[in-house]
Amino acid sequence: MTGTKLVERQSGIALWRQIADRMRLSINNGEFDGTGMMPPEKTLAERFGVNRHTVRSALAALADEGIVRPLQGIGTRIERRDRLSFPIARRTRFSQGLGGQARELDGKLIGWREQTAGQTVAEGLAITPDSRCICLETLHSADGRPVSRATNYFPADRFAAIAEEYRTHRSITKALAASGVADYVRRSTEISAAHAGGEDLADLRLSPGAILLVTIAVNVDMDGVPIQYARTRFAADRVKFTVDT
Amino acid sequence: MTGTKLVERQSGIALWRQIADRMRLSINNGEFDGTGMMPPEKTLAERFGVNRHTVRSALAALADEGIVRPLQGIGTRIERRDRLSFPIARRTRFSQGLGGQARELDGKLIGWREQTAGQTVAEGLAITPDSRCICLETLHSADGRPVSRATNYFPADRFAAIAEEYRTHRSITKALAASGVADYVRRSTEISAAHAGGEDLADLRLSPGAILLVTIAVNVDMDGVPIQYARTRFAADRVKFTVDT
DNA sequence: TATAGTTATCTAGATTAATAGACATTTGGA
DNA sequence: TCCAAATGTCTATTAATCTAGATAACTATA
Repeated sequence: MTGTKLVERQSGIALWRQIADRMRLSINNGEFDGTGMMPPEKTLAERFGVNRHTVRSALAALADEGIVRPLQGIGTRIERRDRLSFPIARRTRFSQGLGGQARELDGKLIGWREQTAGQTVAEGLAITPDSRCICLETLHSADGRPVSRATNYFPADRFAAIAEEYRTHRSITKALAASGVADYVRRSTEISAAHAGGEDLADLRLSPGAILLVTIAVNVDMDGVPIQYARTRFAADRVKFTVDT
Repeated sequence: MTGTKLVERQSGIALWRQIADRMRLSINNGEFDGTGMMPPEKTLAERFGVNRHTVRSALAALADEGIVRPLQGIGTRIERRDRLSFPIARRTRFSQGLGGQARELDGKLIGWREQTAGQTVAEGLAITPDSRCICLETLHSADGRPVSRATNYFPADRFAAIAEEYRTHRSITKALAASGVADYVRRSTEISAAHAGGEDLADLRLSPGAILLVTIAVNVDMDGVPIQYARTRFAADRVKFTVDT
């Protein structure tokens, strides 16, 4: 908080990107809430110790993300500041626990395939590595804005029709219910972070260099049998996790 | 996993840094475990679709972090691949739950001050915003390698000597015990991610652009009274969190 | 010892990022 | 209406990044 070095030169990260990332965080933390406007470009340039053009590049990136909107003659308005809060608990579900935070939640099936489980997934699902499983690639949005992208694995013998169910119901919970799983609980959740890349970048509409929060979760049915292994990538500037113990 | 776009040009992130970040992740995921060596520079350059010099810049950055060591005539050896796993639970403590993962753990007091709580901290500690509290800046290392940096707040009336106790015991748990708190539990943990900057960058010996996992935690004594509000920044490439529910 | 494979170093040029300054355009208010 | 303050656009220059190619130095092995 004190003596904050604002930008690092020759770091391999362009100044405009460092500044854009910092400003996005500031906005999400509500630091400019008084007026709903960004400080003038000239002020920002002085504050970050860079040229005004560099600040403009950063603001252009944020405008591209729809976070700010420049208004000639007036200033730069903040359009959106939000970070959804996801509770992580025994009964974690994507579409719940967001009470009032978003008006609409949606899950979209962007691909699926049947394959052998492989070492890692097999351990999570407590099956043999050569067992067949169904793999669903899903994309989740809040109020039309992509929030996370997940790769879900289900045992093929038990959930042969899971892809079709998900496409219909647009929710894992409902798709599982339609497949005969009335209820389930979260057994374990592992959380890490990484830079976004590849398809995640495009699908989540992130700018390169953005951060992902990655969860690896195992859900079990009420008999304790694993039914779902999921690797979910959240856009870190749009979410936070809360763990109540 | 399929059709992975490897590097993004004109993204504001230098190619060598994107490649360094990807290779660090690969190393930590144990992808080159067979030989303990990186693939030759020529191979990496082809794989990433860049010039060999660009790959060399990335490898130089990793060598600087002590992750790889170039050996002329032989190749580039992987020196270290580790990501500590921190369990997050009701009884979360930094210095425990790492059984066998590191030989030595250490907490260092890098600064402290007395101040008024302020809005956010006051809410966590359930006190009034103008109450006095002690603020400790601490740095935590595993096997001599910095892992996290924390800002800890304690109510001043109850823990006047906490700074001195921490300096002596180098552990929050022991410092609290010396201040009359025999036991305590974690009430809530909030997890988010951000780019590292400022003092965190230097103290955690990170290269700019690195990711932090940020936890905001509240600990309470056995009567349920909040005793500690902590904001901890973990070097994301060195840790992961596990939440068992 | 000879050779193949690897990292180390050097030069040169092209592309991208950042700085500097001037001026145009738009808006709101005195 | 006029002015101050803000964003928009343009040119020019410097610094950082990336590519390209050649060659040296080192290591292990046949």
